[in-house]
Amino acid sequence: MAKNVQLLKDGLKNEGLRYTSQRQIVWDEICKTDDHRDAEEIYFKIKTSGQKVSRATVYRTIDVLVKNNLVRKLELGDGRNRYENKLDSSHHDHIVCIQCGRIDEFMDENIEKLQDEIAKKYQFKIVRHIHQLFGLCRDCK
Amino acid sequence: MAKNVQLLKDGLKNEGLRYTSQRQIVWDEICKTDDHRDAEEIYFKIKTSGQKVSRATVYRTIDVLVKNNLVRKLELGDGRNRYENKLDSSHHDHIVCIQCGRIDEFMDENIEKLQDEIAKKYQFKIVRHIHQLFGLCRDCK
DNA sequence: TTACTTTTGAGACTCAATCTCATTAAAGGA
DNA sequence: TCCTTTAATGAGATTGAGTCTCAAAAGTAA
Repeated sequence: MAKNVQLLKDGLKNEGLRYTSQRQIVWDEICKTDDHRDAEEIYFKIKTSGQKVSRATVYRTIDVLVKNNLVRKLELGDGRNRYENKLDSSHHDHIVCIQCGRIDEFMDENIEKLQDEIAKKYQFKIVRHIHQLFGLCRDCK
Repeated sequence: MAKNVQLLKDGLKNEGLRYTSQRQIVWDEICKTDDHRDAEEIYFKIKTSGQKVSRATVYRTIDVLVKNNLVRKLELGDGRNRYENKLDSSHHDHIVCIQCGRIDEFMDENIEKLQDEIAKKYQFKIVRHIHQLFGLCRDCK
């Protein structure tokens, strides 16, 4: 856990931002699980644990963490962004069950390469991508 | 244009829904361009053309068209859904410029195949997917 | 410790989208 | 054509995720 404190402090310092207890609390909460949670879930988890961080600060801190590459933002297109910590996870995309909400992670080196080729063909400089498969998982189909 | 009337009537009939002038107006507007527009743009375009369709009906009609496979919903993760008609377009995904908003379309048979393999591996039955590349287009980089 | 600047919290606000419910209008008989 | 039934519409209220405001609180550097 000391590792997480240092990661956060370094990330903030790089951006010229201050280290605060609220930012630590939000970062700790996000590190606690490998789930894909939305901002409200994270906010309420902190709130019910008795710690005091305002909703605005939770949202603002998540943005800071995303910009500093400590957290990844997941846009599933349902109006709520999800977040996952990038503690020890390599790049991956998501396969989502539309019935039960289960989210698995996948990674395919070949798809990544093909994407690069497409970018070249269209003369785009890619900075990020979204690749999500939606369907029924083994338990729901 | 008569073709579009019939497409709409058939689609509605299949679902046991009624054919109305408002639904025709919305469908016509979406067919007018191959842009990727949001619901508000479509609503205002209809409004300023002097035709009377309420916002609620525009949103409701777009949903009907999406469900009946006449229109495709595009979720770019910025809080506004975009829509494009599926009049004569085959399947494709999107490559989006984060600077100027330009949206190009791409299609790669190999990526589609790899997706199918991933679905098999994770035992998912895929019903749809989102694949979007975000970056800077040739004019913005 | 001071002086300066950033961060925080509470609640107002935004904006896309949805909902409510009284009114209007299709569609299928008779 | 005229009913009758049921779905669709419109106006405006509501929702919900997320953002903004601004006074107060708390880092930071000297």
